[in-house]
Amino acid sequence: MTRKSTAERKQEIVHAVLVLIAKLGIQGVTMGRIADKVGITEAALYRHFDSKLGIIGATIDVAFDDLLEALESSARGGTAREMLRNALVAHLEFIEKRPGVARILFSDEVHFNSPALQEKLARRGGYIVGHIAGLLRAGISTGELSKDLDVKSATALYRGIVQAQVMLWAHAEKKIGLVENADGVWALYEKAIGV
Amino acid sequence: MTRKSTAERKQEIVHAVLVLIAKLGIQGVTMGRIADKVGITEAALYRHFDSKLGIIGATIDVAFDDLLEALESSARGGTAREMLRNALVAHLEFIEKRPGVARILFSDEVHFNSPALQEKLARRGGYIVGHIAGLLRAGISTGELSKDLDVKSATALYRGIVQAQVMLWAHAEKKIGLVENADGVWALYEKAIGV
DNA sequence: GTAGTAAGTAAGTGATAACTAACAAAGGAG
DNA sequence: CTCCTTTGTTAGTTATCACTTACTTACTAC
Repeated sequence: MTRKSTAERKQEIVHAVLVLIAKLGIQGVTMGRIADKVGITEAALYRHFDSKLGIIGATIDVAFDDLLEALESSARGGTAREMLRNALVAHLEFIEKRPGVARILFSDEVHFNSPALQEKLARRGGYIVGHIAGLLRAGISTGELSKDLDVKSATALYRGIVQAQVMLWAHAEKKIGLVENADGVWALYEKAIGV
Repeated sequence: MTRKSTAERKQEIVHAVLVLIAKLGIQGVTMGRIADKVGITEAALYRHFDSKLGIIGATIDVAFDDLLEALESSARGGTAREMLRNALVAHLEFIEKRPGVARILFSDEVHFNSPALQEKLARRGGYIVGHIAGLLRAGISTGELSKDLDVKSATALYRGIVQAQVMLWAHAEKKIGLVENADGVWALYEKAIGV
């Protein structure tokens, strides 16, 4: 029996959850399966988290931190349009690499079983959306995008692009890359927000 | 004990499911709760459907039939742009009136437990998307929309608008109307697909 | 080295789910 | 009126789930 610190185990557990969600959906994530994946027993999970919702919450934290970091680091340099395009590509790449994250957004488990998690999800999602809104505003202030651009709607449309691509991808059984197909939609988006 | 024909009961059951999904999410739909809502016992449900997935399947059929009908009847007369806008409004109105339908699209229960239902969902969704694509193509052939318009991407973007508005609406706890907020996004969409 | 804490296990509990079996009665066809 | 199908009920069964209890052992600070 080899033992690890909670810090290490927590990481392992969260990672296991992301893999399980991607493969089985949120409702396929059970304490038993998490335990199997990590290689410990179910009861041992409760040494590191006090409930299943605690585990899901930690998973949301990690996933959104990583996503926000990916978006922010993609946005260095270039024009506002380039930065927005880079963000979109980074966003889709992230989802392609970690398909579990997108599923959390839509899960009933989160939305109906836990107001606390729902709030967390809305807040974290808000950061992401806020980052995009910031890029749009920067483009407006440099004159690259129209002063009349409705930032709120443009942000909503961005979200829509990501969600639509993810749904298409999920239904196509992931045969095609998530990122390649983004070109056409980006062209439309650029036209929508352009001067 | 009053008894009803299966035809009637099936309708009642499907209706009960839609109400339950809207209130409790897909995972909140249990045979027990459906039975309570209809006013019969759990076992009696099995006189009309042979499994829970059968019930969900019938619900998908009814919901998508109604949605497609709403979209088609909204699209009479006017220019292609008007017809598209009418379709978008009708789409959002439908979801606002029957909030359960949108949840089915994202449900793990369907996606992971039943390839048959998943296939049905993709096919039904395809009709809806095909209807929108038809409107876009009509606009192109009359010259109202650009000949270079990428119909596939424009259709994906339409889906995205609907999905994004639904997510925003769900997170805002349905305090604001689903349809009102569509104006800004529609303006952007019109610009994206315009000549 | 030893004591105490942190990480682990085995075995179970209670709740809830979908589904079934055996039986009862409503209601139409003859 | 009588028979038979259809619709219904009561009372289970079986499986799965999150979580608990009581006990054990690895590691660490002193």
